[in-house]
Amino acid sequence: MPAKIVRAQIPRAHSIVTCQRGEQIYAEGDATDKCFQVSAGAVRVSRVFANGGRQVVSFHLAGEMFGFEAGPQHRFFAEAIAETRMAVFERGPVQQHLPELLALAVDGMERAQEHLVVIGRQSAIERVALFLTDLSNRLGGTRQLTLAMSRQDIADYLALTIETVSRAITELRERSVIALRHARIVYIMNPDALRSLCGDAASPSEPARAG
Amino acid sequence: MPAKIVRAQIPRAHSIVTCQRGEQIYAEGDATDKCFQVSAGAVRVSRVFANGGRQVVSFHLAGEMFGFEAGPQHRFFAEAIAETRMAVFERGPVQQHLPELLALAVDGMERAQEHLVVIGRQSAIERVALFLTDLSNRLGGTRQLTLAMSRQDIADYLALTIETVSRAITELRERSVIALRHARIVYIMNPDALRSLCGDAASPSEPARAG
DNA sequence: CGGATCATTGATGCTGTTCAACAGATGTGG
DNA sequence: CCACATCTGTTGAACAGCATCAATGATCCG
Repeated sequence: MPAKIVRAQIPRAHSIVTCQRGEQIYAEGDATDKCFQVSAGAVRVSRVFANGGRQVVSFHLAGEMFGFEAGPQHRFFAEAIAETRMAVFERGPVQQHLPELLALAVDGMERAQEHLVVIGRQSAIERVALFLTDLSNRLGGTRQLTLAMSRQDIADYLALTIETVSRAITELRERSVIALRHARIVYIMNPDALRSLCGDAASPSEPARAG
Repeated sequence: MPAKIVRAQIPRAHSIVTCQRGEQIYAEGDATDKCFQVSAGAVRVSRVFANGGRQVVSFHLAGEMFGFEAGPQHRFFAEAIAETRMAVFERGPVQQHLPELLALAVDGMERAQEHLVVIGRQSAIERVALFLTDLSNRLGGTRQLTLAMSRQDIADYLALTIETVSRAITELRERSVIALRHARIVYIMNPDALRSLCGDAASPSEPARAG
């Protein structure tokens, strides 16, 4: 998974907003008139199905942009999964910054394609190992991760069930690859072992990006 | 799945090339100095793993563009799966057409995200039904589909095995939803039934786009 | 402390994979 | 034109991994 998520500096942030944990940022069908940059907290972008199921398409952490879509209406939901502060960019002014928009779209495409490969071809434990590795990279390479998201969020992101995620984490713990100070605080004891558990799909083209 | 695949007319096609069935168009690691528009035939974009596994990210039919990627090197393989004629666009000149590139990137992102949802949340028969529906739409809504791709290609696209794809097709046939004149020639006998088999993930936000 | 939410663990079953054999189509040479 | 080889697709049986159902444990917050 690419650690890079576009952090382009688009000028003219119109405002800064703060969302509480669980608060909706936009809904499916809402106008795509803004995009956002997280300054603190974390955001979940997902689709919800009639039967209650959910597919999380992406998480966005501090520094990362999201909310850019092609059509006039959003095709996904975005919610804060922790108390989150964001810069808001109005679409009108932003459209004069085509190169930045292009970078955003391309990054979104690449991440979706990598995620596709993971969900299509990796086992449960590989997905979880990859998830933790990616998160560690995006947090700047820390070995201690504080998960902003619940097990249910992780499950919906990795296309698994909450129980399977839990069992995978337990197995990583039993193998001493990670340790849990808390259900939401993961310490990566053996980064090499974790990486080797990620399997083939971990960006074979990329030379083990340092994070 | 969105039927729309960008067919933007970018001027200055530098050349027209023809590829034989099975011929490689670009490889992982190749320079991303061109992009392509299929004029006849079909193209498969995929990633190949060390263990021989493969994930097909997209197919591209007549009129559709592909090959646009962010970095300097391709992250996937592109191959012709039938005799294919394509217009080639050099990257340099094309970069003056930012709006068109943006449309390409956004379309790629959306398709990858929709594909993600399908692979993450749909059963085998739902995936196959959706695949056939999407293909029919992209071919202009024909009820008779000539599949350019093999069962293996379909399996790698839908993240299933060839056997499971075969069984799903057999079941659709036994339910009289489709008929096979030939393994590669599918006739959609009951489009409504086929659509209803696609399940939730079939673009809930889109009002059943006609194709 | 007590209730609610979140996470872990266990037992069982289903879906899709794997391994294996067969069938149909395509192509080649005698 | 038919025998033979090859490639592609279908079908069957057994298995594995993950989901499901159910219960227990941990954490948070009043």
